[in-house]
Parts: sequence; C-alpha cells; structure tokens
Amino acid sequence: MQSERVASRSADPRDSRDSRESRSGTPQLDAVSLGIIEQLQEDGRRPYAAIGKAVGLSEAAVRQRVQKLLDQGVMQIVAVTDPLTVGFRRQAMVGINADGDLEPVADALTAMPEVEYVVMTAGSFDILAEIVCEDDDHLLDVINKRIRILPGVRSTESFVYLKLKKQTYMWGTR
Amino acid sequence: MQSERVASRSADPRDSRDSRESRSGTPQLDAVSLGIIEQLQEDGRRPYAAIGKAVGLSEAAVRQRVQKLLDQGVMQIVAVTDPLTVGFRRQAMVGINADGDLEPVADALTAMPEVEYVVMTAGSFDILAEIVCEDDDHLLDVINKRIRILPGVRSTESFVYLKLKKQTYMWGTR
DNA sequence: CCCCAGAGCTGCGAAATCCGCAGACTTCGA
DNA sequence: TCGAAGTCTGCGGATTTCGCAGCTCTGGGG
Repeated sequence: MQSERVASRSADPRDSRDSRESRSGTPQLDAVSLGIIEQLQEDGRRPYAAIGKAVGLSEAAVRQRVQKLLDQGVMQIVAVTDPLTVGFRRQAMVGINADGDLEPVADALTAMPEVEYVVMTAGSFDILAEIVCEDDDHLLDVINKRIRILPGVRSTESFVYLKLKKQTYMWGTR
Repeated sequence: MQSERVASRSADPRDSRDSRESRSGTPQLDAVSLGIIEQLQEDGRRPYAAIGKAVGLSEAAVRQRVQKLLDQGVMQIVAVTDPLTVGFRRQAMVGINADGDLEPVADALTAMPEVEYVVMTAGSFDILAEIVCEDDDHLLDVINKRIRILPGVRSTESFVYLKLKKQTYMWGTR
C-alpha cells in the first residue's frame, strides 16, 4: 500500500480500491463502499440497481460489494425499533468500575441477552452498558444479581431511561 | 391450495389483531407483527415470502404489514456499522446536568448531526448523549463550543470510547 | 335486524429485482 | 513475461416485488 491516496478525484471505481487492511485488521473502506453504505442507511431495502446508479457502479458490482461488506461484518442490514413499542418498558445505562483486566467483565456483559450495548471508556467509568428489560424487577435482577456479582466489579451506577429523544443510524451521511 | 389454513392453533392472524392503540399513542403490536420484526432483525432483506412462511401469512399480507410498520415509524430497516470502520475515530458518551426544563436542551442536542443518541435519564445525569466525531479536535469542539454553551447546561462529563464491545439490534428476539 | 364502511388477508399476473456466471481488465508478484 | 487474484460488466433465468380485485370479519348506524 505505497500510494495512500484514498480518493484522488471522486467516484471512478478504478481510482479507489477497496479491501486494504489497516493495521487493526479492520478493512479500509473506499468512497464507493461508503456511498453504498449511505444508500443503505437511508433504506436498507433499496434495490441494487438504484444504489448502483447513485454511486456509479453496475447492479452486479453493487451486489458483490454489499455481500462482501456483510460477510466482513463491516455492516449489517437489520430492522431497528424503539424498544418501548415492542414491550420493553425499562432501559438503563449502567456505568461500571472494576479492578484489573476489564476484558473479562466486558465479555461477561456481552454474553447477557439483556445487554444491548457494551463499550469500554476513559473517564470516571470503565465500562458503559445499556440494558433493555421488560420491567423494573427484571432490571433490578440483572443489575444486582448478574452484573454486580461479576468478579472484579467494584461499583455500578445506573441511569434509568425516562425518554428516548433521538436514535439515528446515519453515520457517514452528513 | 385453498385449505391452506396454516396454523389454526397459535398463529392464526385473526386471533391477534393489530393496530390497537395504547393510551400513549404508540401502536400495540400483536404476535404476528412481532414475528415479522424478528425476522427482519435477523436479516433486513429477507424476502416477504420467506417471512410469511415463518409467521404464517401470505406474501402480500407480510408486505402490507411491513409497509405499515415502516409508515407508523415502529421500525426502520437500515444498514448499521461500527463507526470506527467508516472513519469516525472518536466517540464519546456525554453526561449532562442542566437547570430548569430539560426539553429545550435535549432538542438542541437532537438537532446536532454529531449527536447520535439522546436520552433523558434519572440518576446523577439528566441527559446522556452519544457523540460521533472524526477526531479529537472535532469532539472537543462539539463539547465545548456547542454543548456546554447551551442555555441551562450546568455541567458535562465525557466518557471517550476506547473499544466498542457489543452492539445488537435483537430486541424481541429472545 | 340489515346494510355498509373499514381493515386485513389471499391469489394472481406483470414488472422489477436478484442471482449466478462467463468474459475482460488491472494489479501484483514469481 | 506469465499467472493468480480481485473487480467490474453484461446477460439470461429464477425470484421477488408490486398493484389490484375479491373475500371475510367486525363494528357501527338507521
């Protein structure tokens, strides 16, 4: 990868090659793949031909790229909902502090179905985890009986959701 | 094949009517619609016929239900990615405390493109906001020049993301 | 009690989309 | 220089989507 030069001009597919790997192992995306992702962020069911027209590629090429992005795990095409409308009445963000290696704690959280989101952070919490539950009892149970007893966990602080104001999936679309 | 009568026991569409409204104005979902959502949470591009086979409905009926769910805003079908792989290198959760009515603050946050997620909470923060930025400068700018100057905002605390461990969209699928 | 309007489902052709594949081009390294 | 790998395009055939007409059930008026 001697010539870095991501997008020398704009949308010529030949200019912007895909599939180089950064040192973290995550694939480097070119402008065209980014464009495809943007299209699918607006509408996950948009036909390949329409996407192709938007990014300047044939239908088949778009299809191949999308399949590759899905296989690589770069993106996923899914239905998302407001949990409240599908019967989950209690949500909370939980800040966690722990001793020693955080990875096992994070992994344990990741394994819990009620945990929707796990991120390791810098700041006064080591880990933030978002929890989706059916009711208060369920939430209490998860926090007290499943999270606080994890080895290494020193303390937790909960932020119960009162109102979800915004939830977007428009990364790269601005 | 007129005597299809797929599953007379549990999944008969007539048993579980849709479109009742709870007092909050959010539509009440029945078991069949929930099933459709689950199918689309596994694969947002799954064909209507396959979904129909899974939930016991014709292709056309699934199509109508999906369209209605989208129109009502109950769900959206979109591509989701890890922001890090699409060029946003800095993310943070910001806890905010404010005086007086929180709605205007939340609305102002909602209007910012860098803000991905806004939720009003109970606990030691009034509002949690997730921010997606391209780099540290950008992040600093958003927090200091755009958030902290909002009228009413008393203090903020930032949690810079080090590693995203989990991110699912499987509500209702467990 | 009858009738009508509304909601939802089914079935069915026509149109559009998806899919697999072969051929061509480019890059990269032996 | 040649071959392997990676992509793109174009093209039929298989699938899927789409729009519509018809049917059933429900819930009011009159």
